[in-house]
Amino acid sequence: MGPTIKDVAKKANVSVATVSRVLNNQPGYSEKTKKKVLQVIEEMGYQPNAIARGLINKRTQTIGVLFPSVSSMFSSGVLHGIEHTAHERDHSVIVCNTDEDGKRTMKYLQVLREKQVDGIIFTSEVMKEEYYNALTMMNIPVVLLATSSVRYPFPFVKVDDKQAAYSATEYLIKKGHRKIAMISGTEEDPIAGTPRIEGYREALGDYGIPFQKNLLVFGDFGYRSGRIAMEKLLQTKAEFSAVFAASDEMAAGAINVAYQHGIKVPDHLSVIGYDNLQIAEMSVPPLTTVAQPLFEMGKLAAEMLLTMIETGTRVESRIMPHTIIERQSVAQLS
Amino acid sequence: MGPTIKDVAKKANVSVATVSRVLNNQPGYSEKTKKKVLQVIEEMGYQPNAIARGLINKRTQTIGVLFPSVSSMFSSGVLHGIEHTAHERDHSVIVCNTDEDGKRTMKYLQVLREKQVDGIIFTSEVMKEEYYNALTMMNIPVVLLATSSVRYPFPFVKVDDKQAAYSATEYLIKKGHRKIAMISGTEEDPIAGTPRIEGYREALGDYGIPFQKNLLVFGDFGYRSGRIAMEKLLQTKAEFSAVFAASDEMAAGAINVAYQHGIKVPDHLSVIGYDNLQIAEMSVPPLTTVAQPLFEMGKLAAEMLLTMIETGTRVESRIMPHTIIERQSVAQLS
DNA sequence: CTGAAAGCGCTTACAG
DNA sequence: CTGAAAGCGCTTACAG
Repeated sequence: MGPTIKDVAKKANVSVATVSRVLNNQPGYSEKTKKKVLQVIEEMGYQPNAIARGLINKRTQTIGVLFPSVSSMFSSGVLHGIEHTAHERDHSVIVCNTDEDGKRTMKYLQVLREKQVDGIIFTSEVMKEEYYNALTMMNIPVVLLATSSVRYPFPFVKVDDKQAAYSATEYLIKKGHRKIAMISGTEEDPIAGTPRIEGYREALGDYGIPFQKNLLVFGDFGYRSGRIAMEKLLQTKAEFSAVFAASDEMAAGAINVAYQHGIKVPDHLSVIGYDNLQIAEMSVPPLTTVAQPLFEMGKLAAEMLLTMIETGTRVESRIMPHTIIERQSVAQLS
Repeated sequence: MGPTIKDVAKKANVSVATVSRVLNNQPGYSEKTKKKVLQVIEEMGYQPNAIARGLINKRTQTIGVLFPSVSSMFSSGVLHGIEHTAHERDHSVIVCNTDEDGKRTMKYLQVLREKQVDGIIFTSEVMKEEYYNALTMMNIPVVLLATSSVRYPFPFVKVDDKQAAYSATEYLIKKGHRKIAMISGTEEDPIAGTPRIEGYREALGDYGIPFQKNLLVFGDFGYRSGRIAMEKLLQTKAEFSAVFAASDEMAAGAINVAYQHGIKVPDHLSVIGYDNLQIAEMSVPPLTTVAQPLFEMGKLAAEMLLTMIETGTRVESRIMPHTIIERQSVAQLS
């Protein structure tokens, strides 16, 4: 490999301690030796070995991030934010794709522990006891992103899912819709499932619209499931002028199926999504949706984590604001 | 932190050497001591410290991946593949977002060097001399992904861009189109720019269709630029029944603009894309496109890299097959 | 089959 | 202002 601190010490006629000091901007050397040392570092193209450094400092300057699926557009968005602030604050990020698989997740937790990461961001999935135990064993800061947990006291950053779903539904109502279907995500999901359904039902209730069981249909947040859910909705022959999909991908699936059935969006049917992924803008018609600020959420989660790492303090959870992005998939009903 | 090898050695009444041996499945101990050691490890919840291990083994079991933009759908796809095989073969991946910025890229190269990664995958961008120098200084395996370089001898994995563009254009021609516009990516891009234009022109030529300068328009591969390019095409008043976009995102932009102008795809205008991102399927209408096998490309690049790392040998570059995915955005002209 | 010791490349008291 | 030495948690000849 390249030259070590020893090599530069020798060449500069100083001790490794001195080289280390100038490297780390610590006091304890003359301007002259500093210059000399810097010069031979330059000459030899010396780069410190972060591994050796990590061993002694007990800090690796790297964090681990767990995603259910790195390749989802949702993950991309938050990863971008995380990477952004991690880099800004001199940390690297190791990505882990759990595939929503318990064993795989545990394996990653073990790897991250062995690799001595300084902290972990756990995204989108529900925190299981098994994970919690492994995480606390590691004794490093953890922040939850786009998920939360009442039982396990990790700080989190997320949107208020119920409130956001309420907003989406209310938006539709204020546009004059009263027959509003919902394509929900996974029914049992305590983060992105149940709360969004609650928000939907509560908005309906607040505006005196009776909840209709056959207008609520389930998917798994993915595109395909959105298609299937829409087909189901169509088959019930129930009337509805609008649908609220609990993810943009499912909204895209719904729009696609509508298109194939000759149902025009928004003329015959209004659709509002959830997330504001890149596809929302690219959709035909452009999709109105309730936006989660993914990039900012990633940034904030990383900031919180790094603050915990650097100060050793605990940090407050944060609810991020959601906003309705109006595009062209929702019609005003007269 | 947790217990060290010393702690388990003490508790098991053996030397650290012995513990190390059973940990690494090396010979040199009785079945009995092995059992004992394993038991103590279990009891204490001992996990080896990969950093200490890395320092001595000169292997960190981690690779670095550079992306112009981690959050692009293109990057997501390949990252997924990379992560998949890296994990399978016991390596972690550090992601780096270069923002297509030279300084930032150099900074990352330095970080990856300091962190002693075992190898690097460099994606999508053109290899500059500066990068090449830094990379060779590191003296570790490198593979190029979705890019290549004649001047710098790194193995690469990519699609044959010219041929793929030829196929897309030919597909349109065989569908009866003769007035075919192209929305190209960045004109000067030697990887995804020029070659795709050449493929387009060559196909035109081979089928006796004259190239029309005003039917070739430029974007930067992104969605917005696809919109602008489409507007430009429309303004020229030139006739065309089909457009070949050099990226799915630009194709999505084109379709969206067409929609806004009341031009129906594929009835009035056929569109073929390039990449086969997730949006291609979700598009309305679903987008016919020439597919790059992103996940497989990521997998293969990682496999090649790990092979180089593990065997110390050089590996052959690979051209991946492209395929036309027929969906519903191209009409057959009678 | 087993252990003592050196060493990986650093940082940090400690002593001068 | 500067250096010798110990130590971070491992692995690996070497010797027995």
